[in-house]
This record gives sequence, C-alpha cells and structure tokens, in this order.
Amino acid sequence: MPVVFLFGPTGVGKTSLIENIPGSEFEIISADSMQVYIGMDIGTAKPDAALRGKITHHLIDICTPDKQFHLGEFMQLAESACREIIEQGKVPIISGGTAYYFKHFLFGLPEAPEADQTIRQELQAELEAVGNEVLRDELEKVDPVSYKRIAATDHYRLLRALEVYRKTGRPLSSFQVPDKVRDELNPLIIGLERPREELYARINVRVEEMFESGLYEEVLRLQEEGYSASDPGMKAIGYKEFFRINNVAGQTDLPAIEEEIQKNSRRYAKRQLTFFRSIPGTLWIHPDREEEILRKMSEYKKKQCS
RNA sequence: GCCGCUGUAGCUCAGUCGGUAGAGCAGAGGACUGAAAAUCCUCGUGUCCCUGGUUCAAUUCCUGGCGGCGGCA
Repeated sequence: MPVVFLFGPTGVGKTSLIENIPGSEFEIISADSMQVYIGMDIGTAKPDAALRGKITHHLIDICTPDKQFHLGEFMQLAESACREIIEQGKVPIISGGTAYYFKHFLFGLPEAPEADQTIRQELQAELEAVGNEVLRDELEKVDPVSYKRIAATDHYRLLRALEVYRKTGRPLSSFQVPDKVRDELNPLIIGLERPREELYARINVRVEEMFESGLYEEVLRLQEEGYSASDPGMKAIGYKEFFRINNVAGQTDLPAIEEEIQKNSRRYAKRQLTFFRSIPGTLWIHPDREEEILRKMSEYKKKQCS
C-alpha cells in the first residue's frame, strides 16, 4: 500500500508545504490528536477552508472536544481513508505531529486491549484514596515485568498496566507489541526539521499570531458551550493554559498565558523530535527545500502506481 | 558631586567565618504496550566585573577603577 508520511514538530512548516501539493494526485490524512476536535481551530493551527478546498483533508473536525479521541480510532479511520484515496488513483499523505500515531500506523497496533473508561476511573479514584505505593505493590504482584519498566512516579502508565490486568486477567507485558514495519506498507517517510533556534522563533511568533487571530475569543466561546478543563480537547496546548493560570484582579492575564503557551509549545516540539527520531527510514529534510520534497513525492507516486 | 547598596550559570538569586561554587526558571538529551498536545527519567565549569595588595592559597578580606540601583545635593 503506497503511503507518504510527512511529519515534524509543531510550527516547523507542514501546512505551507501542503499548500503546494497537487490535490489531484494526493490527499491528506491528518495525524493530529487535537485537530480532530470541532471548534478548536486557532489553537490547533488547523488548516483553513481555502487549503482544505485545494487538497482534501481527512480526520479533521470529526468529534467534539468532550469525547476522548484515541489511537485505535485513528488507526481504523486512517486505514480506511487510505484505501478510499488509493481507489481514486491518488496517494495518501499522512501528515501531522502526533508521533505516537505515526509509530503505530507504521508498526501496527499492540495486542493489548483498548482503554476501559470504567476501570480507568475506578483506578484513578483508588490512586487518590490509597496512594501510589499501594497500587505499585499491586502491580508488582500481578505484572513484575511492567512494574520494572514503569517509573515509580509515572502514574499514567501504572494505571494503564493495572487496567489491562483487571480487564483481561493478563499482565500488560504478556501482550505482544509489534517491532517491525507492517508488510503491506512501503512508505515514503519524510521528517521536517529546522535548526532549533529557528524553530523556537517560529513557534513564538505563531503563538502571538494565534492571539491576534482571536484565540482568547475561541476559548471563551468553547467555555460558553460548556467545555471545561476536564474535557479531553481542553488538555491541548493553547487551551489548558487558560484554565490553569490565575486571573489578576478579575482580569485574565493574557500575556502570562501567551508566554506559557509558547513555552509548552517549545517543550512539546522537543518531545516530538525525540519521538520522531526513533521512526526508522526517515528522510530528514529542511521544509524550505520544497521543490525537492515535492519531487520526491511525485516520483514515489509514479513508482508505486506503475 | 557625595553617601549607601550591589555586580556569581542564558535569567533571578543563594553561598564560600579564605581551600576555585549551587538552587529555581530557561535550556539540552532520552523513554514511550489502544488518553500521547498525555505521562515520565537524566543532565549544572561558570574569566564568581576588572585591577593591584595581604596570604602557602582570594570569587570570598583590603585598595583603586568600571557598570547598575537607591538616597542626598
């Protein structure tokens, strides 16, 4: 199955590159865990209507911010979008910044079962009631392998491991995790990267521009619609900061929020890069080398479709 | 001009009763088993402003300079 991966940290310049990809030959599948949410446009730097008119985008605006979108859903939707696109004689480009989605699309899903919200909430309540140590002791008994692997302070993974055990009666570590690229894939993997200083400067400017374009108003509107800090969409950088930072004298401290968003975005970009570097077969390239990138894509398409 | 305070990591500062120094933030590297814009781990050498002096030894004490801040004129 032909597929192009196009990834890079937030703010690296994916969108402006996509502007020049011919919509008659390619379609975009967004690999972005936050652009799926309806109504979160400015803070997620969602491609605008004009761009989406030029080239079809999939997996954008497909659920409301109170629903937890997740990997399994991405896999299923991305897979079927790929087939659809290929049937039309085009090549799908999976583009975005959620490295976790790329990794699993490339390798395939682990065997372990999907999340169980009921058990997860129980465990969360237990964690708050009895504390980390008690749950860690429990994990050590039922799944010593995961116990060793998971850092003592990593509540997130601790709860997940216990959740799997309680749901299936099997330790999480007994489920296979794929470590090879799926046989049916022969992807062209392009990673966009620029010097760190350049990237950070772009991120800072981009956040400023988000405020100029009405990010605060967008958040107010979402709040009016009833969304609050606990909704999955509101965990996103560019949104959560509005719920976390204290107001000064009854006034929302926008400059402080802006700085916080810039900082969180920079750190996020760094984490993304770490993750992306672990994806094998990546061709790393500066996004300004646009012609070269576009040529690679069209050559790839020719070869795959002949 | 005079008086006082001050100059230590990219930033804010602590400290050394004389034996070349450490926190927070910023930053860097890494991990990643169906929430991943999440969650977590590791990382601190810097003319201690400059110049002389005292001393076995000065970032630390003393002299003089230069910068900053405050007060008085």
